Amino acid sequence: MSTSGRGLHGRVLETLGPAITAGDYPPGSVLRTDELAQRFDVSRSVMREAVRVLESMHLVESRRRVGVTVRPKAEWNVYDPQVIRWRLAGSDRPHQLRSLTVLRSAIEPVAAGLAAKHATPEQCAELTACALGMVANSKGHRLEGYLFHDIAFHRVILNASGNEMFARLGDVVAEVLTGRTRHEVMFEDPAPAAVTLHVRLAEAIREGDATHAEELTREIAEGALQELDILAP
Amino acid sequence: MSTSGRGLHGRVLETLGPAITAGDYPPGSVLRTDELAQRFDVSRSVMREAVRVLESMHLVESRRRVGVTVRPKAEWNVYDPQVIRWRLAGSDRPHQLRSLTVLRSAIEPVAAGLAAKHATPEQCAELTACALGMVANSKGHRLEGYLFHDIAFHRVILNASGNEMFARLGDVVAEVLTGRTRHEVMFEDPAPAAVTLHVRLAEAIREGDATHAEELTREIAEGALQELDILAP
DNA sequence: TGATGAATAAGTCTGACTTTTTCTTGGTGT
DNA sequence: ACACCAAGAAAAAGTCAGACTTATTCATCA
Repeated sequence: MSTSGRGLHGRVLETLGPAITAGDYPPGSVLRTDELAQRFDVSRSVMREAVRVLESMHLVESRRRVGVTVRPKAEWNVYDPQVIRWRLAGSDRPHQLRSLTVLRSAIEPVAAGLAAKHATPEQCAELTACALGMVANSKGHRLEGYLFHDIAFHRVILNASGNEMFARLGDVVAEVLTGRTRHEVMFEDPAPAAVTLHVRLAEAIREGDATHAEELTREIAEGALQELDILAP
Repeated sequence: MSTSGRGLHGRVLETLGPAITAGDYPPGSVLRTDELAQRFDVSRSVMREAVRVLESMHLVESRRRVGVTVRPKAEWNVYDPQVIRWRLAGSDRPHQLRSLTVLRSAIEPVAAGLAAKHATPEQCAELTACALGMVANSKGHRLEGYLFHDIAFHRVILNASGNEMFARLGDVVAEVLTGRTRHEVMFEDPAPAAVTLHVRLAEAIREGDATHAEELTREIAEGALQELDILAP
């Protein structure tokens, strides 16, 4: 579950964060700490802590005698998992999903190529198990089971790449896949072609074939992008 | 300069953040807010705000009756620009620089391909101007001038990609390029081949040739990676 | 073994005070 | 009458200290 909700300041963030990322307060809007503290019925110290967190995400800027001003979207720390969750929960979810999928299409092929070189036998085994799980859940509306193995599959590859920047995108990929399955229109079983590609990708990595792994991942990413175009052209 | 230093809590972060990211406190280490407040000679409220920021970066976790525990590196928000700066300033700078360069090698080719499709005439003009500036500063130890145009060049491409996730990596690229020029061994003029590639890349984007732009960027990235291998094989 | 209670450190609240920045006001000079 | 600058007032964040609350852990005892 989300890291928030722990402590009063976390509960404030749970409503203030989504409100800001949703654009309820246009850039340049000025909030006052005291007023916010009253509105959320918390002490100033708690509200100050919440503001500090928002500030560290570059969502707002706190200046003396002025107040807490909302920063333009272009300055937000959009890689912050918390910010990503807030935005995915908001109204520009489709736009956000597209941005993230494009990001995936850039990262994952390279990560898969590296994984083919660096994956340990254990990681290869887990990858094959995940692919097997995807196959087993690919028919008969077993979307939850499919999703579970799909997430695990991509996470193993990102971790096996040996690059910590790639590895930390595992959560993002999980959010994207979950969002696609649960919130978007996805009543049908996954495309058989996608399932096959995952199986073949697991093979390629196990065999250490980097260029093939990269190519297969590009095809998977291409499919994900086309899926978005079908939903919102 | 950095966004920190504003306020007492910022000054605390300026020394506590680098200390944690440098690994001075191994994962699982327990800090106590009161003790830290004493050590930094600030009030508890200020220290609490600092801890909240560290917590939002997933560097630490604060739990009742236990204290503030340092999280394992694998959980840090490594995309937070502040965390990136702290780590680049620390001792694992080479490792960090390599991770980020690999990230660049994945992102920038795709970004360049998108830029070829979406760049506005103004962006194309600026890109050409940047390439020109690079050429003009490519000989005679004018490294600062070269760096300036190099950063601007890559930033324009990332912005022109039209993807906000890519666009926000402009600062990261700037840090990497700055680090390479200033802190690594780089007394010589840039490789002529690299300069030529940038000029051709600007042309390709202006002409809307996505696949060519992507290919040229891959070559540039390849050069950057080889440069790292030469420095630390 | 499992429940009870004490110890502990974070969490919360309040109120007073300080500091920085901005706006206003008033005076000066042309 | 107008531009301009300096002094002061006002506003909001920033800081601090102290008292109190609460959840969690650990030790003790039935």
